[in-house]
This record gives sequence, structure tokens and C-alpha cells, in this order.
Amino acid sequence: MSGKAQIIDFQSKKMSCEACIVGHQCLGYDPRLPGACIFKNSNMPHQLLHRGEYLYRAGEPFQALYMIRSGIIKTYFISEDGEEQILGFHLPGEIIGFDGIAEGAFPSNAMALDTTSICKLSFDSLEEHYGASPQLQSALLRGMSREILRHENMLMLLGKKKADQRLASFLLNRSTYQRSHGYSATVFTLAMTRTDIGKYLGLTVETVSRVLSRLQVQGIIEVHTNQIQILDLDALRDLAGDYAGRPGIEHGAIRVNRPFTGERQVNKAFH
Amino acid sequence: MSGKAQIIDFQSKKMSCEACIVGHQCLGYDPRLPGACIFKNSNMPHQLLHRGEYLYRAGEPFQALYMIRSGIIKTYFISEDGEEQILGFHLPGEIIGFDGIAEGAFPSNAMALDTTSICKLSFDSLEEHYGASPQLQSALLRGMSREILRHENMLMLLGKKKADQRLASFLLNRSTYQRSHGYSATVFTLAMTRTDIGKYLGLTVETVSRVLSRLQVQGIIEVHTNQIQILDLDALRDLAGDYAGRPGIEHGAIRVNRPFTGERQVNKAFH
DNA sequence: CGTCATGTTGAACCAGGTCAAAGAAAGTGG
DNA sequence: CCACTTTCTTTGACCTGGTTCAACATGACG
Repeated sequence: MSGKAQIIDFQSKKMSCEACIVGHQCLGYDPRLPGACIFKNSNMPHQLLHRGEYLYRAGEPFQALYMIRSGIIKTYFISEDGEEQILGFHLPGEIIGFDGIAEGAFPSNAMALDTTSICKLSFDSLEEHYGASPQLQSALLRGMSREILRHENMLMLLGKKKADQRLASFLLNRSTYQRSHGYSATVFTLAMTRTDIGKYLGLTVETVSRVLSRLQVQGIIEVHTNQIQILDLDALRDLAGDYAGRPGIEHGAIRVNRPFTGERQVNKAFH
Repeated sequence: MSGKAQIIDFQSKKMSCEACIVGHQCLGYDPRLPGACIFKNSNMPHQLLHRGEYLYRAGEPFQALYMIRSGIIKTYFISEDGEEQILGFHLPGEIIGFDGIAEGAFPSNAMALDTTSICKLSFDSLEEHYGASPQLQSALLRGMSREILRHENMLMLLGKKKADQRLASFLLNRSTYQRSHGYSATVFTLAMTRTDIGKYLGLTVETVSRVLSRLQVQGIIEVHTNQIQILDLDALRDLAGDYAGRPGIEHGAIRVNRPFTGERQVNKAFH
């Protein structure tokens, strides 16, 4: 069967880190080293995956993190009854596999949605360079923290948002990624199917399709199969209802007004 | 107002790490040191929070992780329109605050649901001891990875599960925690309100209440306000539908049979 | 023991799921 | 390059789990 798919020959294609688009964002990046990468001389450089191939599967032993150089990877869980929950679509610059550290095995699956070039960051090599490189340490911690933050935002989305808000958030996310990587914030291609979008956002295909149609009718976006054009970014932002950008300065202040039940007791304690 | 609540005097109450129930599970634990804790001589030891008091709030600068010694803390996001999504209920032994590392500020709020003793793990001290202690490094990485894993399970729960499955998972979780900490796996107290359970599980209070009643009628649990007794653990497990325990050995194998659409291509590539 | 928060239960409603069917793309093989 | 097959997408009609609204019960606490 498809079991073979997970056997990837990492030796077959070595590429220089110097040419890597990811550059200094990479965990392995170190300008002091020849080749600018701590993995330069290891025998585990880059590898190409084709659509539908697995990078790893649930249950496999964890040995490495993976950095995406180009392409797109989806990571997902499968429940007892075969239901697939997509955990993320991962784009160039992102590192995946953090969830394997805890138990020494991957709990999730990672599959390429398109031709994808990835870089294997052997955990042993990583630990080897760990003591010597404080910036490697903090890059790793920040990378994991960012992953946690991303998950927390997804919990908010799945726990509280309505279908259109979910789609709006999703599109906005892509848009933000696009802009921050020098591409158009308003015109882009979705590499994944509607089904997969649904499995990511906790919705059915039909709902995804309907909401996209609805947004199009409302003049907020324009859709041609995989091509998305955002016509009204502000409307999309309104819909998404994320607090504008990140842990702003004054959230605490804003929220003081809210009638937290539990808070009463605090007040009492201070009066 | 309640703003005062977040000003916590960490100097006021120093306690020995040697007496700490958390012991070697703690990030700071090091048997070679006097006091067995890398934080022993720092001026940031333990502190007591009362019900409704904040440990930190969204927007505050991140300086430390916090380990819970006793009690219970809820962490949560608040959306633009004041909606609260609870990210977790954190019990003794757990470390919270990882989500603040990425941006240098907390994106979430942390409030005590009951009298709670916490230990402040200053991030500076942590980094100071980092190079010297490989086990501190790996404990930190594994702690964060476990948090990621926990979130991924919650994504599954919120994305795929029905109300009763969510409650079943929730109760099962508590049960597992209880057992692994030497308490009864079948009889315990819920420290949080139904409203909070709802905000955690993406449901309304009414639904939580109804489902609990239903489970009681079905003879699976018995509820007296906050007292829960699990009568049929297996039924609960069936309901929850988590794959029994963690990234088992053979998930990959099991799943090979599933008709993944994308997989077709892989097979071809290998034939 | 009265008050206020929290919990329960009922009834009506609706967002999104389910089922079904048809159209549009994209891969496949001649 | 074209015909064929399969997957993906869209849309409609219906159904239902969970929300909403409302009323009442319980229980903690000063």
C-alpha cells in the first residue's frame, strides 16, 4: 500500500543553505559558519516531496523538525472513527514537528499538498549546537511559542466563531502571510481543496462553498476555483473579528470594564 | 477597579522547593543544588493567589513562566466582542505562560479559580541556567511540546466532536489527571462553573447542564453540583472516542487502509 | 433567612449538517 | 489532442443539535 510513501531518501538531494529563501529565519542559520547553516555538513539536507506524499505519520518515532522551503504541507489528526482534523497548512519558512518532542513520536500526520521542498533539522544536531548558540535556543523557543499562539487562535476560532467569521479569518491569514512574504495581499491561490478547508475550520465542504459564494455575492471577495481576490479587506477584517493585531498594549485596560463574575471577589479582597 | 489584582507581591512568601509536591517534575528542579531548585536563591519564589485574582493579563510584558503548585488557574482569550474562550484549566504540576515567549507579551489571561499557589520561573534565570543544564533544556522543550499536543487534542475536540463527546472527553481528562496524581479516578470535584466548562468546550451553559443531566440519566455519571462520580468509565471512553491512549505504535498502519484521496498519487509514484 | 450567583429545564428557532444531484476541473489513457 | 473517468465544487431541500430566550430551582454566603 502507501506505506512506502513515508520512506524518504534525505541523502538524495543536497542543496546549499546559502541559496535558501528562508535564510536567517531558519533555525539552522548561522552566518559565521561556512554555508551559513549548522546542518551544512550533516548528511541530512533537503528533500523534495510530491503531492500526496507523507513527510511523517502518526506513530513514527520523532527524530527531527522540518522546515518548509517551498510548497505546502498539511498536518492532521485522525480520530478513532476516521475523522480528519487538519491542524494547519504550513507554508515556506514554517517549522513543523514540534508536537513529536513530548512523547518521542509524532501524534500527527504531515502530507504534502503540492510539490514541496523541506529541510530536515535533525533533533540530535540541533541539541548538539544548542549550548553553543543562544540564538538557536531562543529561535527554537520562540518558534514553539508561536505555534502555541497559533493554536490558541484556532481554539478561539473553533470555539466561538460562526462559519463566515471562520472563513474570513482564514482568508485574512493567507492575505497576511502573502503580504509579509512580498506577495499580493489581495490576490492569491488556495492550494488546498474546499474539503480540506472545511476539515481545518471545523465545517463541511458544503458550508465552505456556500460561505465563499455568499462572500462573493456581498462583493467582499471574488473566487475562481482556486484563485481568490479580496475586494474588501476591511469588510473581511470586520467579519473575522480578531482583535486587530496581536496582544496590544491595552487589552487589560479594555477588559477591566467587563463584568467578570470571578473578579468580584478580587475587588472585595482589595476593599 | 480590579486593576490592582494583577500586582502580585512575589517577595512576600518564600517557600522551599524541597517541600514542593511538584518535585522533580519542575523545570527548576536540580538535586545537585542546595534547595534542589535553580530558583532557590533568586528573589522570586512562590506566591498565593485567591479566587478571581489574575496571575497575568493579556498585553502584559512576558518575564516568566509559572508553575502551579496547588490550586487551579484558567487561561483564556477574549475576542473583540467580549467573548471568552477558555484555553485551559491548569492544575498542579503544569507550567503556563509559554504563549508569551513569542511576542514578549502575554496574549492570554490567567486567573485563579480557587486559592492557588504558584511558582514564578523567571525567564532570565531560566536562560541563565540553560547552557549548564541539558535536562532543563529538554524539560522546557518537552513542556512546550506537551502544550502543543494538548492544544491539538482540543482542536480535534472543537472541530469534530459533538456535545456529549466533548463532555465525555473533559471528564475523562480530569479522571486521568486524578489517577496519575494518586487520587480517585472516579470521584472528584469540579472547581469551575458550568459556564466556564462551556467556554472551554465551545458550548453554552445550558448545553453543558443538559448533557450532564443526560449522562446521569444514562447511568454513566452521577452529579451533585460540583461533585462528579463516574459510574461507567468505559462508556465514557466509548463516548469520548479518543484513540485510546496517545500516539500508539500502529496508527500509521491502521490508517493505511483509509481511502485518502491524495494518497493515490503516491502509490502511482512508487509503482 | 434573604439575596445573588449559579444551575436546571422547557420551548422555539436557526446555523450548519446531511442528503442528493448536477456541473466544472483536472488527471488518465489511447 | 480528445474522450473518459474521477474528483472537486456548487446549489437546493430538508433536518437537527445546539443556541437562545425565559422561567424557575438551588445553594452559597453575609
